[in-house]
Amino acid sequence: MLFKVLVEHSMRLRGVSSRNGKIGIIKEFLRKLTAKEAVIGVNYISGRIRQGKLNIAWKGLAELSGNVVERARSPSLVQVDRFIEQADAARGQEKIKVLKPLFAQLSKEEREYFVSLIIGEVQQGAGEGLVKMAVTDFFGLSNEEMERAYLQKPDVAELFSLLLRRGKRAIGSLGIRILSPVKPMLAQIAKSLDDVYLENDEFALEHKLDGIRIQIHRQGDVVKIFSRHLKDITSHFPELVQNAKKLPVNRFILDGEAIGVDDRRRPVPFQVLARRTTRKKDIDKIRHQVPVVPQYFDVLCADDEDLTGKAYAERVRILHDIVRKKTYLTAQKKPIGKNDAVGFYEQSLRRGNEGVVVKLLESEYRPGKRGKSWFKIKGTHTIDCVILAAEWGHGRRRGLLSNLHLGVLDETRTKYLMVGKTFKGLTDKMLQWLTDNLPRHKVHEDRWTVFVKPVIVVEVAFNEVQKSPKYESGVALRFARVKGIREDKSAVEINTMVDLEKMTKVSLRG
DNA sequence: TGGCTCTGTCC
DNA sequence: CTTTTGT
DNA sequence: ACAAAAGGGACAGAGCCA
Repeated sequence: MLFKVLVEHSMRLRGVSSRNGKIGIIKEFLRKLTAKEAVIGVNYISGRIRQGKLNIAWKGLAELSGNVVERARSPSLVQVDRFIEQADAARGQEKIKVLKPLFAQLSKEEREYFVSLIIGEVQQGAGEGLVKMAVTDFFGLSNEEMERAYLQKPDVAELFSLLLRRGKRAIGSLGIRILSPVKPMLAQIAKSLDDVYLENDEFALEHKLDGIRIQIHRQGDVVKIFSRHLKDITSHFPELVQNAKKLPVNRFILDGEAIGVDDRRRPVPFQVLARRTTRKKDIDKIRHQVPVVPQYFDVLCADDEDLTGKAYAERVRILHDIVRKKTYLTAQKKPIGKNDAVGFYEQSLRRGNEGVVVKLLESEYRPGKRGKSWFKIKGTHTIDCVILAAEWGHGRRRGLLSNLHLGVLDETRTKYLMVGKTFKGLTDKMLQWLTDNLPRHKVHEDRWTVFVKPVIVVEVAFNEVQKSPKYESGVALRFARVKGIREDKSAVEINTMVDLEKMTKVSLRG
């Protein structure tokens, strides 16, 4: 297949809004793929490359896009893949050099598509999710069959290739397997405990810890740890590997959270733990500076038995049999009445955790699903901020002022200090209002940003304050989102750094 | 060597 | 990670 | 219910340059 055929299908996807329409287009595309192109093509139509990330993105590719078009003659998918393969192997500027001859062959549309593919921002209203549905449909599989196959091989491109070569029977025997990562189950957001209480009776609560999701596999002496996005992070956490090897069961898959702890075993801020997320050098040093402890909360597999179909309550019993040590288990409780539940939630927050997760006792483990059996409830703060600037949006927000720079008053109430940005929580209507009204207060602007006099007030929710190395205030709001535009409030009435310090009980500044 | 920019990976 | 929008 | 697309923050590592 020629690269331009792929680009044509992507354009068509962009032009269709219905999901069934998109699936139809993807199926047409799949039909045109040869066995050799299968993995490459399915990755591309999902908006990804099989090599993952190249360490070049929009900045690095920008200079290539500027090049003069010579003679566009669309390369094949396999040829494109070979260029990417070379770029992946190269270092530094060499990566760009390697791609130059490819760019010389590409038309304008193909270049733009290629860039979006490399940086992972193909915007066609279809991603791996829809491609998965299309593949299911293409081979006449039931959803169950696909889900079971996806359990063992959470990679649609690989599955498509397998099905193309060997047919349906190739996935018949697939299922959960130790040392092969499984998409972790996710929790749905709930506003409060009341929401959950209205609908469900039979559940337990767990402390929600602010750490890194870990899935630990053990097969005898071999231990592997996978992240939420199924990256192999085994080498980052040697203490967790050791811990897993000491457990009295030889073969298992455990689900949990790795948390950083201080010398009194209290959780450290996520920011501190983050030092270990991509750390490669001096692991021996960092593991003592920021020690990590596992907090397991589920088991997917024990002694080669797949437990995902068993009830949560039963799985937890099995988990507690494997991990005897209480300090390595996530605090859990079956509340007796609502007051009890609220007490547990507040206790969790007092201990420096994010909140609680509510889990239905009878629920199965549904890999990769954000189902209606796990609900997370996180502690939230709300303040009033002033808008200091707004950046022009992209994609469906093109032409609208979108990303807001937020400020609060300093302790003397004379100066506004920036504490972060947000684009979340804004409805189309609010975006339009901001675009209509903010420019009236413009002080100056550049290509991306309109800076305004601090007059428009917004109510902002956030979960935590972080120490910021880049903002003058020394502080950044974590997960900031707009709750509403406060046309009734003036900029002198907004919150201050002191308010922030009080409500989060974190000492800001130094 | 130290500082800068860019990138990827956690949340 | 959170939120809105659309099917 | 599900998928996609709007983009936020901190960190470490890779490269580059003075």
